[in-house]
This record gives sequence, C-alpha cells and structure tokens, in this order.
Amino acid sequence: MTYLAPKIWVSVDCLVFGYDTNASELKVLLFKREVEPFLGEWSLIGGFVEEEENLENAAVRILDNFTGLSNVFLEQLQVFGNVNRDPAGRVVSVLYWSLIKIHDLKKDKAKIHGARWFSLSELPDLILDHKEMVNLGRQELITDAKLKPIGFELLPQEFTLPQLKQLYDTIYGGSVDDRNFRKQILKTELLIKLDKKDKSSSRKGAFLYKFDSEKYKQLSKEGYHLDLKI
Amino acid sequence: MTYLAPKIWVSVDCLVFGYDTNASELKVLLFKREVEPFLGEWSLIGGFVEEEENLENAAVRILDNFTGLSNVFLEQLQVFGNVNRDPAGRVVSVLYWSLIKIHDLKKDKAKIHGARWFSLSELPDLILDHKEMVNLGRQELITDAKLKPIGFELLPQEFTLPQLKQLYDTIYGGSVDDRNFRKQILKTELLIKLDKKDKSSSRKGAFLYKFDSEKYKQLSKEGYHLDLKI
DNA sequence: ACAAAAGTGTTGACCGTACACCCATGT
DNA sequence: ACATGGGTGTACGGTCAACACTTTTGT
Repeated sequence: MTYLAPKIWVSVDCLVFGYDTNASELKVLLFKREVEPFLGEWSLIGGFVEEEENLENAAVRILDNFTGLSNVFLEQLQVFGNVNRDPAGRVVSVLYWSLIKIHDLKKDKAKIHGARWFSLSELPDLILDHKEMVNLGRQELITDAKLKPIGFELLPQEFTLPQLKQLYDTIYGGSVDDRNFRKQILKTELLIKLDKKDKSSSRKGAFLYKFDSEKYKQLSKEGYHLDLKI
Repeated sequence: MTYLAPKIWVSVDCLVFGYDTNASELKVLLFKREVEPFLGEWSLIGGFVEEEENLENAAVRILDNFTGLSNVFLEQLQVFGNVNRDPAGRVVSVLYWSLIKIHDLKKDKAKIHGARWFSLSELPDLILDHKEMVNLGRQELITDAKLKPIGFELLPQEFTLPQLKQLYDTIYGGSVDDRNFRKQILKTELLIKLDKKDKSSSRKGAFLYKFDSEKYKQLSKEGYHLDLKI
C-alpha cells in the first residue's frame, strides 16, 4: 500500500542554549557544517530523520551526538517548511530546542563535530533560516521563563539566589528588584535551601539551593501553574 | 546536488474549530476519508504537501478546499512524526489549527468532501492520532483564550457581551461572574460598542459589539499583551 | 403586570511594587 | 577596619473576587 504524493527530506535542527554563570551570558551551541552546501559555515546542530526513527528520537540522537547528553530539556518548537529554504533541495526541518547545563557538555563529543558555544551577542552568520530559529528560541525563552521552571535547566544542580536572579536579568535584559525577586521565587516553595554556601563570589557566601522537581511535578498534576511576576 | 537521506511523506492536518452560539457548543470539522487505508472513517481535514508548496500554503489550500475560507485564523500547532503513526507508510504530519465563524463555512464545498461539524462532546472515533490532535487543540484553546483575542474568531463579526461570556464559559467549562467578566473585557478597550441591539434572545435586547482588531494590532506592536483573568 | 434576559457598583482581601539598611566574612 | 556582595521588612496603591438588585420591553 502506498500514497500518491511526493516525498520530502525531513531534518531535525536542535537549538541548544546554555548559560555561563560567570559571564552572565546566554550561549548557543553551533557547529561547522560538514556537508555541502554551506560546508564549513556555522549552523545549528542537526541532521536528517531516518526511515525508522521517530522525530523525537532523531532529536535525542542529534543532541547526544553533539553534546553527549540525554535526559535533558528537549521540546519541539516549530516546523520550517518553505520550498526554497534549502537551495540543495526540498527539506522540511523540525526545530527542537534544548536547555542544558553548560558545564555538562561533553567536550570531546562537541570537539569531534567542531561544535562550540557562541554568545547571543556575538552570533556569527548562520546558514539557511537558522537565525530565525535562534530568534524564535529567544522569544520562547522569554515567554516560558515566567511560566515554566526552565531556568533551572540552565543552572547547575545547586545554585545561589543571586545566580538565579542574574539569569532572569539576562533573559529579560533588565534588573529586577532583589527583594521582590526573592519573595516571588521563595513564595513558590519550589526551592530547597541547602546547608551549604557558595563562597566563590563573595566573602559572606551565598546559600545554595536546589529545585524541587518532584514537588513541581506533583503540583503540576494538581493543576498548578508557575506564574512569576518579573 | 542531493542529500543522502531517506525521503518521507509530509502531510498537513487542519483542526478546524467553530462555535455554535445558539447551542453554546464548540464544534470540530471532520470529514470522511476518501482514500485507503481507513476509507470512510472520520478524520481531520488534511492532505499531502506538494513538491513545490510551502507548508503554510498547503494548510491554506486544504482549509480552502474544505471550507471555502481564506484569511482566517490559521496557525501551526505541532508536528506528529512517529514511525508507525500511519500503517500505510511513514508520514510526518504537520498539524495546523484554525478558528472560523461557523456560519461562514461554505456548505457546498464542505458537502463535496463529506465534511460536517461534530460537537466536542460527541466526537466519533478518529483515525490515526487525530484524537490526540483534537485534544492538543482544546488545550491550546484554553491556554490562548486568555492571552490572545482568539474568541472573536469564533463569534460573528458583531456579537453581544452575553454571547462572548457564553463562549468563555464554554471554553473553560465553568461560569464566570457576569459583572467581573464585563469589567475585564471592557477594560481592554478593544471592543467597539455599536448602536444596535440583538433582540433574538431577549425582549430587552443586548447591545452589539465588534472587536477593534486595528487597535489590537497597534497595541501589540507597542508590546501590549492581552491577559484576561477569567 | 409579569416574565426573562441585560445591565450595573461597592467592598474587603490580597498582591505587586517601591524603597534603604544591616550582616557576615576574608583580607 | 574595611570592602564586598548577601540578605532582610514595610507601607502604599491597585487589582481580583465576591456579592444582589434594577432596567427594559414584548406579550
């Protein structure tokens, strides 16, 4: 049994964000394209979907190939399917986005494919419509950071409140009032305060916290929705 | 130039919602599938993407084919791409959703393809993963109705506040306080009150309003976001 | 005059926001 | 002792949520 319809190449591109806590900068993982056309130019990590491979699995495979990571935040964003988006042929590309802890990146895997981080402020030219994809992801980040606990995907397992605030400041490009930010974030009761301090950036040291993902899952089931007023 | 990768069928399915103001019911447009497999079973309207056709254009074409409508609300929702979602072969389907005014449907066009409305409460069995698609759309409706002026896509050009409230009640499956609803919706200043009344449902008659889409576009550019507390 | 739906205001509770000083520590 | 970043509380104004009666008009 078969359909009378044209077949099309389907690819998956994966927009990977990381956050450099030291520089307070959002970064995107790019790699040097290994095939013609655009050989050697900067591109989102990506690849074609195999015959016997779910889209989701393709995204997982690609992410693992370039970062060595699995079980991280990875969601479908949008499909790009204009006829002429790729001059080499008709390719429909499914864009996924991923948020990872920047230090978890397996550097050997990244190196093999010439992948490296770029600050959002210093993005090189990207092939095809990949710039558009990055912009879409930035927008999504802005929208979602208030509504879902995605910030914690970008920070180390254990983080300080100043770090968390810095991250939100970076995403929203403005400075939030310190006291109000703490009130907002602690009010959710989704942070577990640890008995340790991080002294790497001050003499006093800042308490470390971790995100209570179990509690969040539980609350989500009961209809709870995060809604930070930042 | 060509890629060494498998090619895949790409289809577009289009989830069309309408709102029956009389019965206060949300409806979905379904049609009897015209090809094997699943010939004669109920399905979302859809079709394959042509070789030289943008995804968006395919959605527009399909919607026009079945409804005779263009220039209506039509947005991409998600891609469904599991290997075995269609037993007849590997098909990746891009789901679009559309909101239309139920009486604008061109009945002759719909009839040609055996398309008709179904209440959400009386959906028949659907082929493949189309039930999942409907559920995704319902969820999207719930999320978006507070944040975007999509309700007006479902109502006639001119509508009354009681009708609008009924619609929101239907979407959220609960009854909103009448006075608070009016306050919320009028506070936006996006409704234009007309000098006419609709007397079809009461002796007193309810004032007709229309949505000020120009003003909304303008405000959107300036960063305004609708945020109804329903 | 009455039935049936449309329309209208007020109050209390809570929440968001603005704002400035003390604390802990390593050097 | 001092410099550096971490941490804390309060008061005001606005917004959401709860609540019941009057208005209009066709019959």
